[in-house]
Formats: sequence, structure tokens, C-alpha cells
Amino acid sequence: MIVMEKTPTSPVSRERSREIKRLSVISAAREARVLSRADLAELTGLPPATLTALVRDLVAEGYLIERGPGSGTNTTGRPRAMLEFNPRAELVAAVSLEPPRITCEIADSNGAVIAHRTARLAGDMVETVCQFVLELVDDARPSLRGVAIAVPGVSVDGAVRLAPSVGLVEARPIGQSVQHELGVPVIVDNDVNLMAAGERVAGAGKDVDDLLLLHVADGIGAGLVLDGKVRRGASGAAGEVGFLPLDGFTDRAYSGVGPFEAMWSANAIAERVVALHPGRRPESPVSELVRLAESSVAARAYLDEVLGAWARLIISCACVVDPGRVLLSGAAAQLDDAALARMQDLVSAKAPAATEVRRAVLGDQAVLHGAISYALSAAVRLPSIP
Amino acid sequence: MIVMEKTPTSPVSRERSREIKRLSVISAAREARVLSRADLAELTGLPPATLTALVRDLVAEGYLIERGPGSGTNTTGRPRAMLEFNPRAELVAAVSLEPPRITCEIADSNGAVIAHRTARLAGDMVETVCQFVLELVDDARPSLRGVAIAVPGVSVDGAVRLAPSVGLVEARPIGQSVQHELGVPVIVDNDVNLMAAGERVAGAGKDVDDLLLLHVADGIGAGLVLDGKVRRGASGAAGEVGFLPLDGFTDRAYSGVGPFEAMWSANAIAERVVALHPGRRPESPVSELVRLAESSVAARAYLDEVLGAWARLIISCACVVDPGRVLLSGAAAQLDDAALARMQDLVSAKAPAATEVRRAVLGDQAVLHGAISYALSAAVRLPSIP
DNA sequence: ACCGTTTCTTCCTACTATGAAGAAAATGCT
DNA sequence: AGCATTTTCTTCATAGTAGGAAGAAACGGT
Repeated sequence: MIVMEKTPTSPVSRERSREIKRLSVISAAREARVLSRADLAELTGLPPATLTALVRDLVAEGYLIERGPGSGTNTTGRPRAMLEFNPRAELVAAVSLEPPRITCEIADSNGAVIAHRTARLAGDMVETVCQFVLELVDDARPSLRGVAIAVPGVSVDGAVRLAPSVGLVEARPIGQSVQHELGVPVIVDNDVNLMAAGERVAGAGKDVDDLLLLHVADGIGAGLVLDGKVRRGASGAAGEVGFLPLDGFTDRAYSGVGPFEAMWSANAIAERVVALHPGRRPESPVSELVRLAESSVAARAYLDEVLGAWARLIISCACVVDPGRVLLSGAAAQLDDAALARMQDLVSAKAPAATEVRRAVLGDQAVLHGAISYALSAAVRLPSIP
Repeated sequence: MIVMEKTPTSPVSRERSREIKRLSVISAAREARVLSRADLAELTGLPPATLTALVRDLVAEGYLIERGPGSGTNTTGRPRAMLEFNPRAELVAAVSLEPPRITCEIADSNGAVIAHRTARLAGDMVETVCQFVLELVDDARPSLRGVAIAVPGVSVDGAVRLAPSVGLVEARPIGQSVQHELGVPVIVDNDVNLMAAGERVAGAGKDVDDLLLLHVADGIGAGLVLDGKVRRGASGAAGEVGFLPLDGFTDRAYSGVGPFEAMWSANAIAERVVALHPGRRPESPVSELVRLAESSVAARAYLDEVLGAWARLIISCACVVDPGRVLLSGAAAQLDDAALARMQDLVSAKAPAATEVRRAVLGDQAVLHGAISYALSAAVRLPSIP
């Protein structure tokens, strides 16, 4: 009747107290960037005596850098000795798997990329990822805090499952293998989830705890951040909004492609744009459609259809999770200001709660920032208390 | 650049360590019901020496009861002295506001109701709630851990907003007022959210961390539990699935009633049932429809329409949040086994991930169990560590 | 040059986390 | 019946520490 998993250690052990204090200080410093010991005392609640020793250790380890007296607001009293958080003390590897390509970037916890490499995927995936990370990290390996691997399609428990448009086949859990090889936490997730996480920590969602990122590309997917946490779903399929049954009774669904995305993805839009304006298939189909709509009644009508469809998707999501803010990414971010305003109006008319629609702002950097937030969360996670 | 809210206390203070130890033991005991000190050592990680003193305190306070030697599995050695968790040490008040009625129940943390009262709402709501709670708790007031207030419609930050079908008007935050009067934590939430929480802790969702409860009554609403936590939404409007735009271009929406629920709520179904089989309006319209479908082709066709619509709603929710399990409540729970199986088939055919459809099992008790879980969570919450 | 103020460091001690030792309570064996 | 062994629970002892107090440092103002 009492089932034991991992035997817990004492929640008030000395080791744990030490970790909690370190985490408090590191988190406060990472967020403030530059601050004094007095600031740390206020932010963490730790007494000055405790902080003296702790800061000494963190300076020795390279997390904090003494920066000399600061321009404090006090007119009297001993000037504060300012400390600067060293983002280079925490490196993160962000790996993107987009068969046939693999991209690897090493960044510090500020998001500054210090090394990167792109190559064709060949041979064993786990070996390739480990090799790239180790080569790029070079002699900064002790500062590597974690690895985040972005994949198209749904990941479940670290196993990569079929992504419809790229033919990635299910492999043994690569996250666990890489973690075993590199000895740091490794997180594998859908690239749209990583984008959502990235916009949350460093982009258009920095000031909210809840958002939905709508990504329109070959498929249509959404990343959800709810209460500050990415929502993956019971089977890892949260955000599969391409499968929403919004257009009544269409039976165009085929394996791996949802009915909604079959009609409203960037691919589908590109086909219509070519039909409306014969010529080469546009690289940016939504930009092209917006351009055509300026002078073509048919294009304008089609743009209205697209906006209506995407609005219904957003309203559906608003009804279910009430994210408060929706970020448009990929082809959806190509809408101009007028179209974006139209979209906002359509959503506001029917959504049951205030739902703000904006463009995502990080673009290609979103996955990287998402990877950083994932890796740092995994690196310093304390076991939870019931 | 450094913004201070409430000055934090030390995360490793002696007071906090004491609270953490108490919480660990109380939580483990509440879950196990009967266990020994050795069990507590294994479950919490606290050393035996620590537990001796702590258990003595909790026995003195009435949380634990000494139960004498247990029938242990050991063949030798000192027998375990079993302890029993005392649910009466933790009382919870669950208040239901359904204008013009108010219902109040006092229950222990097992869900056993020890007192209840229903009356017409008259006079000041805060005074009425406080009066009922105090009268029912009587001299067990020291054991009152919290109050949960269930309201129809969306609650936001403790303020009750308009519930479409019952005309409840926005009031000043009643949760804060009641909390101030009673001196215990008070949570106010939508009754469907409380149902979902209740099924999660004590009903059809006990074995999962994620579920969606679909409640069909005068309106249609959903309660979401994601990663063990109720999802309320940025504006408190998560689960407003009655507003889903699933039936194309209907313009039947009017103030406060969503387009989907206008067509597929229990009210709408009752109207059609009367049209199909003239007579008195049925008390249980879905049961009646299922019965009529046995012998009427028209009724059977309409039942198929209802199942199809509800399935599209469930598929929409599965696409967005991937709950893994959907519980049917209210009128939706009136479906018979055959209809439930049809519903499951429809959902399985189109949902992007495995989505199990079941009936909720707690019925009227769901809100109570939800209230218990809310109140206990609020009563023993520790401030989080960054 | 001195005083007052604020920040940071050192000192000190009451408290405590927990290992070790001891006591209690059983079963099994002879 | 008595003893050995085992397991559980209690008591004891101590190394470590959380944090208050005292002291030192570093300014600005007079």
C-alpha cells in the first residue's frame, strides 16, 4: 500500500540548504545582472553574514565578478561594492535537428552565441550531437550547464516521433543517450515549444506568464506557455492545432497532416497565391498575398479568408486555455500592420476573454532562447517538496 | 532597476525548515492514511530522530493518532507502531453560490461531510457565508483549514463575474472579505473548475495529472487540470468552450451565451427533444434523447448530431492542450454506454493524440472534493523558491 | 578632521540535523 | 524458557550553521 520510488533525502538537509542558498543568489544575480550584497540580502532574504561567504564562493567559481564601487542612490554610508553576474559561467548548447541538417550553437545564459556549426546529418545522431557539442564547447566544458535539442514534430519522453513534413523516424530516446555521454541535463522538445519558451523569457512574452505562439510553416503548430511553464500535453501533443476541426466536414485529412493545416498552412497559401498570380512559387507566401491584396480583389478576398481561419483557430485556443496573448510566428508573422489589426479585431469580436495578438519578435533566435531557458531550468532544478 | 515587492525571508530559516518538515509528514500521512514512523522516514527522507519529536507534536495536535502495533511484513524485529492520519484535524468549508440558493458543507479532508445547510440567499453575501460557516463548524473552528466558494460563471481574482444563466452580478471580491472575517484562506472559483479538481483528487482522474471535465448544463463549460493544477486562464476564462466557433458561421451568439452552447447545451437539446416528441419538457433531456433514439429514426439522427458536435469540441480541446482524458459531467454524463462508445470512436478517429472519454463519477460530490483539495492546498502552501 | 551613515566582514552562540548508541519489542531457534 | 537476532523507536551527543551583534571600512557633509 506504500509504494516507494526513489528514496527521498531529507528536505531540510544541510546539502539541500546549501543548494537553496546558491540557487537563490544565482537566480537573483542572473536576473539583476549587476547588484550589491545589500541588494542580494533584500532580494533573497539571506542575512549579510551568510551572503559574505556565499558571494566569496561564487566569485571564486566565476559566477560573479567584483566590479568595484557602484553609483548608489545613497548620499552617505559605505558605497556598495557592485557585483556583476557572469553569463559565461553558464553555457548552454542548443541543437536543432532539421533533417537532413543539424545545427548546434553554444550560448551563454544571456543568449550570446559563442560558437556555432551547421552540417548535414550523417551517421549516428547521438554521436553527432555529442561530437558537435564537445567540439564547440572546447575547453569551456566545465561551464556547460545543459543541452536542449529542438526537433520538428512531437517529442515524447525524449523520443522523437514522426514529424509529418520531414520524415524523421522514431529513434531510441536521444535525450537520455546524450545526457549519459555528456553528463549534463539534456532536454528534447518540439521546436515550436522551444520558440514559445524563448519568446516568454526574452521576447514578446517577457511580461506575461501565459502565452500561445502560433507557428505557420509547412504545418501549423502552437507552443503554449501556461503559468510560466511550457505545456507539452499528456502524450506530448499539445499545440497540434493543425488538427482543429474548424472547417466543418472537410475530409482532406491524410496521414500526419491535420485538416486545418491542410487548408491554411504556408504551403496551402503558396498554392493559392500561385493560382491567383501565376508565376514562381513565392518564398514568403503570406507577404506576397498581402502585397497582391493591395491591388487584386480576389487576393483581398482570399486574405480575408486566411485571416478568418486563423482567427477561428486563435479563438478556439482562447476558449480552451485563455492565454491572454497570442504571438504570431513563421509565415503568420509576415502579416503587415493592417492585416494584424484586422486579425486582432476578428479575435476580439468572438473570444470570450481579452486576447492580444502580436507578432513574435525573436525570429530565428527564439529557439535558442527557449533552449537556454530549458537548459538552465533543468540544470538547477531542486526536487520539489510535496 | 531592482524592484522589490514583499521582502523575502530567508529560504533556509529555522521557521521555514520547521514548516517544511511538518508539511512533509502531514502530506505523507494524509495520503497513506495509516503508516509507521519507519514508513514516514522512507517517504519523507527525514531521519528517525527527527520524526520522533515531530510525530509527538502532531499526535498532541490531533493530526495523528497512535494505533498500536501493526501487522507488518517483517518476521522479526520490533513491530511498527502504526499511526493513523486524522482527517478531522483538517476541516474545510465548501460553499456553493447558486442564486437564489446558497449551500454550505463542512467536510473533513477525507470528504466526509460533518455538517451542511442550504438556504435562500438574502442580505449581504459575505455576512451570510461567514455566518453559515461559523454555525456549521461550531466548536471545531480551530480545525478549519480553509474555505472554498464555488460560483457559476467566471471568477477573476476572487471577484464573481457575470454567469450567463443565473444573473449573478459582479460584487466586490468576496474571497478577500470572507478571508478577513474568518482568518483562514478562502478560494473562489468557477464550479466547473472545482468539479475538475474534485474528480482529479477523488474521482475518475485520480490516476492522472491531466484531464478535462466537460460539463453540459444550461451552458457548456470545461474544467482543466494540467500537470495537477487547475487551469484558470489569464483572465479566468479558460474552459469557456461554449464559445468555440465549431459550427461555422452561425450568428446565434447573444450576450453571454456562446455560439456552440447555444446549439448544444442541455437547454437546446431539451427544446429539440420536445420538438421530436411533443410533451412535457424532460428533466434529463439527454437520457430522454437516448431513450427516444431506440425507436425513432429522427431521434437517432439527432443524437448522432449531438455526439458529433460534442466530439468536435473534445477534439478541439485535445488539439490545444492534449489532456489525455476527458470526463463527461452534467447532462453529458447521461449518455448510455453505447453512446459513450460512439463518442469515444468519434474522438479517437480525429484527435491527434490518445484521448480517453469517460463519465465523471463523483456527481454532486465533485465540487465538494474540489473544494477540499483547493482549501488544503491554500492552507499549507509554502512560498515558492525561485 | 571628525561625525554620521551605510555596507560589508568577523565573531559568537543558540539551535538543529542527524549519526550513533541504547532501549524496546517482537520472532525464531534450541 | 531462554537466548540470539532483527527491526523499530528513543535518547544522546556533536559538528555544523543561521543569523544577530559587534566591528571595520568607506564614503559624504560639515
